[in-house]
Amino acid sequence: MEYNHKDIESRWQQYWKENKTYKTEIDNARPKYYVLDMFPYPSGAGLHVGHPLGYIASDIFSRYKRLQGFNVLHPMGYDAYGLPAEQYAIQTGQHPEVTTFQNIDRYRNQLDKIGFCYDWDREIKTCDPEYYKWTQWAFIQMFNSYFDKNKEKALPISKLIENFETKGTIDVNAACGKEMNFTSEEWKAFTDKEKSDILMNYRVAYLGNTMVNWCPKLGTVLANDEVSEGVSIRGGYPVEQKLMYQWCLRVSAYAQRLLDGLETIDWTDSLKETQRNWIGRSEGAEMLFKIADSDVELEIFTTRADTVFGVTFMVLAPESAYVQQIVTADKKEEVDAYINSIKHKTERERMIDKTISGVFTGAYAINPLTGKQIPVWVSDYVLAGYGTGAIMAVPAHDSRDYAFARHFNLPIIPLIEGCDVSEASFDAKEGKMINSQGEELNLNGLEVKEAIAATKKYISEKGIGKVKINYRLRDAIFSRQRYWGEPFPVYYKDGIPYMMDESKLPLLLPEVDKFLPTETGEPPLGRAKNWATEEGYSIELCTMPGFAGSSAYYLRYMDPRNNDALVSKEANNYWRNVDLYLGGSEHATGHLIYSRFWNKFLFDMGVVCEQEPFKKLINQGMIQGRSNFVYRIKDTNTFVSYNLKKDYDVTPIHVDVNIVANDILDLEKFKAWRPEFNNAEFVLEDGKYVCGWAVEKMSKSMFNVVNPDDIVERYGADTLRLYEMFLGPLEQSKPWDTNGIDGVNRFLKKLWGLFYKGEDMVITDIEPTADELKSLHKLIKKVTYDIENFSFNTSISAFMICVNELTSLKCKSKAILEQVLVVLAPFAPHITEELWHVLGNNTSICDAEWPVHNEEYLKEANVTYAVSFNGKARYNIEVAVDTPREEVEKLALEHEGAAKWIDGKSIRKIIVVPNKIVNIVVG
RNA sequence: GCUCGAAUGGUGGAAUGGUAGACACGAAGGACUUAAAAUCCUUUGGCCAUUGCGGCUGUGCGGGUUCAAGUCCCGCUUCGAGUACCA
Repeated sequence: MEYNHKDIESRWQQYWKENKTYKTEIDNARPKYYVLDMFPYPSGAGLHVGHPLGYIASDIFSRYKRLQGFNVLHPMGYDAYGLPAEQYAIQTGQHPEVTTFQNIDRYRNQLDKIGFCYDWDREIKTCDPEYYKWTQWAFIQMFNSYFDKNKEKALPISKLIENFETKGTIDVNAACGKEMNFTSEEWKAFTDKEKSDILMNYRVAYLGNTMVNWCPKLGTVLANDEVSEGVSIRGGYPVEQKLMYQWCLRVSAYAQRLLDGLETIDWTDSLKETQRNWIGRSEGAEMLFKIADSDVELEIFTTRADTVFGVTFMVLAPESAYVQQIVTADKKEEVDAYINSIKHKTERERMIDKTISGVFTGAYAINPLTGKQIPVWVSDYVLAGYGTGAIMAVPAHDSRDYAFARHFNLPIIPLIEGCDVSEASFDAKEGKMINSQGEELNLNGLEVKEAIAATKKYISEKGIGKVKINYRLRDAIFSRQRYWGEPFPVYYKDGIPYMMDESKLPLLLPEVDKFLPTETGEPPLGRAKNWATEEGYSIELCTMPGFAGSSAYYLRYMDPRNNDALVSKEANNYWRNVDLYLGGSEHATGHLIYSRFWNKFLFDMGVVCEQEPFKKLINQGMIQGRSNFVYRIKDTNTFVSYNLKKDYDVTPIHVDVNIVANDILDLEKFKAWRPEFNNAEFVLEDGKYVCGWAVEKMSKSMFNVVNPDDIVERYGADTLRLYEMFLGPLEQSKPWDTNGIDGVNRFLKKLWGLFYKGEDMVITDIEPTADELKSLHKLIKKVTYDIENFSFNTSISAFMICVNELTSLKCKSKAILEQVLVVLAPFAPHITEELWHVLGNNTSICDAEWPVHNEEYLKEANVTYAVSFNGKARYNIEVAVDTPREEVEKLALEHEGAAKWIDGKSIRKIIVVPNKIVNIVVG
C-alpha cells in the first residue's frame, strides 16, 4: 500500500473531531500544563506559510506533554477587533463583523487542515459579547481602584474616599497625576464634580488631559507602541501630538513591579532587556533651582547630581508650565513665537529636523550650590513628558547640552580630571571630579559615583532636592475614536462619568449607518440610534484599543463559558498561568506589557492567583518570503536565464514562486501566467530557465506568498509540519524555501516503507535485536532532549537517521516501531495515528505513553578513542568499553603510528577523556 | 548613538572545550526503465595526490587562555533586530 496523505489525514482529523480527542477538563489527579499561542488577528489575506510556524511548535510541545501524562490546556481563539476590518468597512460599507467572521471561518478552515490539537470547545473571539463583557468588567474594576504606593498594590477607591473623609490627604501615598493637599473639611465641602475630578487623579482607569499620538488620517489616537518613527504602525500615516481628554490606564504605577517580575519568569534575555528599556527605570535626583527675583522654583530631574557645579544654563520644554511663569516681558513675544513654531510641527517633523533651536526666556536661575545666576532657555530638545520637563544643562558632560551650548555660545565647564571637551562632551560616568567646590560641599577628588552619592545626601539634608526614581513607562491611553472595538461601560451625567451597573454588562456595540466620524466630529458611535442609554445621560462614544481584548484572554480560556465570572476560582487555581507562551517578538513592548499589568491588577483584586501571566515565553522567528526573478532584455519580450544575464541589459521582474520549482521556471505556466507573457521567448542555459532569488517580506506584491493549503494538498499536513520545523532553529527568522521539502516527504515514505512491502503489512512480534534497540533508544534520548530545548530541527534529523538505520537493519519488530511512532506522534500526528492503528491499537496514539530511554541499550561494546599528539588528531584506537585508563594509554602508545610522533621527544602528559580522546603531549 | 543577537560548504543548517561540516537540499556519476517520473547506490569544504595509504588547509578579522577553541577571554569588521533628543 502506498502512503496516501489525503486519505489518512482527512480520516484521522474526522476521528479526532468525533471522539473529542482534544477536549480538556480540569482533572485534579493529573498535573496541568498550559500551552498558549498568541491568538491571531484574522486578516483578509488568510494564513500564509509563516503563520503556522509557532502553532506547529506549540502543538508538538502540547502533544509531547500530554504523552508524558500532563493534562494539557491548549486553546485557540481570535483577536477579532482591529483597524483593518474597520478600514475595509469604511471603504465598502460591509459591516466589520461580517468580514471578521468570514476571515475567522477561513482561518479555521486552514488551521484544521494542519492537524492541531486545540480544544476548540474553548474558542474565544474578543468581539463576542460573552467575551467582551469581561473586558468591560475589568475596566470597571480599574475605575473603582487606586494604587497605594505603601502597599504597592491596587486597592478599592472606597478606601481612599474614606481616608479623604476622615483625614483629607494625610497618610495618602498613592500613584497619581499630581500631588494634592486638602483637609477632610475641604473634601466634604467640594462639589460632586470637584470630588469626581480629584478621584480621577488617583483611579487606575482615569480620564486625563494628556498629550496623545493623534493620527488624523485614521481619526484616532494611538498608544506609544502603535507608533513607530512618527507614523502609525498600521497604515504608516503621520502621527501628531495633541492634548486630549482621554481614558487612560495607570500602568506607570506598576513600573517597579513589572520590572521586578521579570526576574521571576523564563523569557529570553533580549526580550526582558527590551521590556527593561521600555520601563526605563533611572535613579537620580530631583532638585530645586530658584528663579532670581521671583518666587518660582524650577524642579528638575537629573541622574548626574555630581555635575551641579558645571551647570551653565537651564532648559525648559516648550510645553512646560514654567515658561509662562518666568518669561520676562521683553522676551515674551520671542518665546511665544518659538513655542508656536514648535506646536505646528508634527512629531515626525520634529524628529527629522535635528537642527538646534531654542530661545532665552530672559530669566535667571540660581545654582543652589554655587549661588551663581544662570540663564534659563526654552528648547524642543527637552521633552515635556519625561521627568519634570525642565533640566539643568551640563554641556561638558552631556552631548545634547554640549551641542546646544556650542550653538548658542554658552560656557562649558569641565568637571572631570583630564577630560577633553574641546570637540565633544565627556559623557562617561568615570574619573575624578575637579572644579567642584562650593562653600559647603566639596566634590573635588571624588570618583563620579562617590560624587553622585555625596551630592544626593547633601541636597536631601539641605531640602534643595530629593532622591528620585523616574520611569520612562507612560500610562496607557485607552480611548480610540473608532467603531470596531469594545464600548466603554461609561455614561456621563452633569459632566461626571459613571460606570454602568455590572449586572447590565455587556454593553453591546450598537449598529451605525456608517463607520465614519459624525459631521460634528464625534466618533462613529455618535451615529448610534436608541443606544442603551437612560434619559438625560450621555454615553461614552469612544471604544477600547486593540490591546484591551488581548490583555486577559489567556484567563478566559480556563473557563470560557462562565457567565458569572471572568474565570472561576476553581479553574484559575487549577490552570494558574501559562506554562509556555509562543508568539512573535513584535509584542514585546505592547501586549506583553499590558497583559502583565492587567494580570497584576487582577492579582491585586484577588481574581487570579499568579502574579505573572506567562511563565516561559518563546519568540518564534519570522518567516520571510523568498522571491524569484526573471530577467527581461530591455525593450523586448525575451527573458534570459540567470547565469547569462550579465551579457544583456536586463530588467528583473518578480515572478510567482508557485510557477518556479528549485529556481527553475516552468515556461508553459509562465506564458499562461499573464497575457503579456504568452508570446514570451527565452534564452536558456542547459535547456532550463534559471531564476534569480532574493529574501523579502512575504507579500502579495512580491508574488512570493506560499499558502499552506497548497503544501497540504500536495505533500500533506505531516510533511508541512515536519518541514516547517526542519527549516532551522525555531527562534531564528528565515526565508521560506519550498526547495527541500521533498527530503522530509521522502522520510515519511521511508517510514511507511518499514510497515508495508507492496500491499502487505510486514511487522511481526519478533524480538528486537540489540542494534534495533540501540537505534530506538538513541532516538528517544535525542528527541526528548531536543523537545525540552525547543530544538525541533535537530530532532527531525534524528528521526531520519533512525528510520535509515532501521531500514538497513530490515527491522520488522513491532516493539521497536511502536515506540518510534509514539516519539514521532507530536511531529506527524496523522501518519503515526494511522500506523499505530495498523499495528492493532484501537485507542488514539495521543493517549500512549512517552517512552524513557534506557542507557543500557546505548552502551557500546567497543569505544573508539581519537589519539592525538599535541592536540593534532592522528589515529583512532578501538577498545572494550570498560577498559581502564592505564590500558587505554598503553594501547595508544603501542599503536604502530605512535613511534613516528614520539620519535625522540619525551612524553610530558597524557590526557584521556572518557570515550572520546587520548591526547599525548610530547616535546 | 545605545541595547541585544548573529557570522561555519553551492544552499538551509549540526557540533555538554575533545576526529568541524550531522541531517537535508542542490549538483555530478551510476543502476533500473524504450523513455520520463519515482526509487536505489556512489561522490560532494578547498588544494595536492588519487597505479598507494594519504597530506596540507579550513568555522568573518587580529590577539590571548588551554595539551586541545567554531565554542572561553580581549580588541575589531560586517550584517540583522529592537530602541532613541529619557537629562
